[in-house]
Amino acid sequence: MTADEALALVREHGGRVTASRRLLIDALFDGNDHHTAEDLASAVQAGAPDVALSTIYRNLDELERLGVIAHSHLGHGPATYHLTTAAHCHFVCQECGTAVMAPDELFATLVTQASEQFGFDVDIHHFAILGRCAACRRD
Amino acid sequence: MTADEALALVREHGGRVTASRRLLIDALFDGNDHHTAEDLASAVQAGAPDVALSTIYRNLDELERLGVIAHSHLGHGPATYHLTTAAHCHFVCQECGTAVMAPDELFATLVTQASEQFGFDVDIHHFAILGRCAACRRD
DNA sequence: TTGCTCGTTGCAAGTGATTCGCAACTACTC
DNA sequence: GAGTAGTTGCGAATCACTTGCAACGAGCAA
Repeated sequence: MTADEALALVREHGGRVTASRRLLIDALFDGNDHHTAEDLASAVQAGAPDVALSTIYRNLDELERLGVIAHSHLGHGPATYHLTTAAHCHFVCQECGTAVMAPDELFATLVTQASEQFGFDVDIHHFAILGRCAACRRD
Repeated sequence: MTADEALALVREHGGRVTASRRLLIDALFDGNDHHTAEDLASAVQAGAPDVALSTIYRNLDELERLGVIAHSHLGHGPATYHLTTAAHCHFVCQECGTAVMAPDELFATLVTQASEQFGFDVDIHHFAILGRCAACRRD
């Protein structure tokens, strides 16, 4: 999906294309894929200084409802938002805080077994796996 | 571990056995194993109405440092505290919020592969697996 | 039993992340 | 250009904690 397609989707659902929404979507599509609301606010405010944080949150909600983005809770800090097309799970180190991407395949067994044994449909993208990264383990 | 052993451990580390600490430990050992700070505060306050919430948090911190308890973040809400001897992972339903216990074995493959491929030491008890439970999937 | 020391506590204020109410604003449709 | 309804900014509120500080009291020694 591209930024324009996301905007088209917003419009399809009765939403309007406003400056702040366009800037927010641009920020979300900018390459990096772990954005906190605060980061996104800075990016948006670079183009439109008066956009309020509450507008960012409202637009993030809206985009999440439309399925364009999803948010995850990486450890204790603020939530991070990312495009659903770039969804992936994370390993987050509890000591240094770095997030490492984890390939979906790692979770295949877990997903199947959870479904077979508990009827539970795991959403592997909506949370982080905590632990200690290789670097911190060496210390 | 029993409540008395936990108190002994506190004392061994230079800590003191106070009424609020005793009540908190009793509450943690009371059978149920997912307590929020708020729940624990109510339980403690049933025996000593003047105990402040900050005392609860400080004591929870202390007990966590001593390894008696651990806390996890189940989805969006407040953290839940549980005895380390009762540690287990959870499946939390994003629709109805129920937490199902997940046996550690389910994570065996994930833990081994994460360690082999990324040198990442997964702590499976410190977070929840989100998704949809059997009941909500049927609707 | 009393005194002393230092861990602990209650209270109140602070913080970080997010949410809400509301009146003003504006994108889109007609 | 006018009207409708989705959006926005602002400030205040909320939720889950966290912190500063002076008073309190557990445990040890005498």
